[in-house]
Amino acid sequence: MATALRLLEQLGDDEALSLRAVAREIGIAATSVYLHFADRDALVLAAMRRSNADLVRACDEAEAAAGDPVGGLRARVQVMGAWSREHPGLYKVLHESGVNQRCDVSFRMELGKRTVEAVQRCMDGGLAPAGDATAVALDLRAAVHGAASMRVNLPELPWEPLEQQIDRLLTKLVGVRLP
Amino acid sequence: MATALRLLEQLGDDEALSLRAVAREIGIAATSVYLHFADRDALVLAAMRRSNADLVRACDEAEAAAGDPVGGLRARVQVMGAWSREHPGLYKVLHESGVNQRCDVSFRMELGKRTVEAVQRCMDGGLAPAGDATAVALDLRAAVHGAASMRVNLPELPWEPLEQQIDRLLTKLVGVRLP
DNA sequence: TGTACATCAGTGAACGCGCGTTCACTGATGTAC
DNA sequence: TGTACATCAGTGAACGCGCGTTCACTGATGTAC
Repeated sequence: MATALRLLEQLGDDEALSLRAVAREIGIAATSVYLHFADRDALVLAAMRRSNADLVRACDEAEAAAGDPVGGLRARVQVMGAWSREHPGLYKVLHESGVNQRCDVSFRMELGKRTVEAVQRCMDGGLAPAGDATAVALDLRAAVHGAASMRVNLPELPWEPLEQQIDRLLTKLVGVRLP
Repeated sequence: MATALRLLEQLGDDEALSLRAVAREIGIAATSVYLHFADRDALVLAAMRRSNADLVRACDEAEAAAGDPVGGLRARVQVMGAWSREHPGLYKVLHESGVNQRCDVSFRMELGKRTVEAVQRCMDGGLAPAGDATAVALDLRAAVHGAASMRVNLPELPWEPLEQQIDRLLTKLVGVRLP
């Protein structure tokens, strides 16, 4: 499992992960993988679930650690950005891989839901212009994902620091004031 | 070439395109592909260049057809969105495939450059708040790409119409007024 | 006009490779009497 | 305590597959004399 995550991170593409490579890396027979997973897709899906759960937890913790709604939303979104920088391969697998079409990835909706809630809290607290929190959160998610995706896919280009761009997007799209 | 484009569109992943599949589809021997392309990567890269050139031209034409700078910017960005909807597979190959890391894809920067110029024209005409056109265009590109990417990768979700979201992003990120 | 030769797009067999998955198996550990 | 048996994680050989690429070839078309 840990090995699968490491290989997926290196490969950045679920199709490229071979069950045999995982077994080889661990030092067990290829067939032994079947003791724990039904087939290759099950292994990949389990790895994605784990990645996603880790990311969701990291976002929640960061938001909880911040004092106010704006700081919380900002922390949440910045953690997503940082995660994409630290795990570009897993980011690609989670957001861009073909498994999304083939399998049920409904567990991925959790993160989006919590972003809407965080935006709603800012609006409720009068810290952001009232509006459709769902639409605003969607814009924010799209923009942050796009910014992260461009950096992940063309890492050698001289990009502006992601944190800086995310802060600007928070200001423009949500209308919050950052310290 | 046309066949390669069609298969890439279907597959949505450059790694999945096999030279043999292209040949099989056309009805020629696999080895005949080598008469036109040095190897598999050359074929994929040629297809990407063609796709990108088509997209750039479509954007330019749409911008030219609009009368004013704001309409031009909007047309340009909306064409990008429409293209991602019409060619989701090619969109993925162009923006998210592993070729971006392995090969020179500098031809892709053209589109970004022209977006900056379109934003600059809006600012110069007093139709958008003056500012750093490069940063504004980057935000816009990131947001539009993110919005398109989410739809391409999770097509079965009940998304808001892309045109609508793009218009909102134009308003919020560039500060233009749409009719 | 006829003949010999050059060119060159396209072919089919063959190579070695890594893959997912199956199958009957081994061999250590636990358990019932 | 000793013996027979059950359990079960893990194994290694084998299957058929599609792949990229190589190689010597074919056979039609063009060209020089």
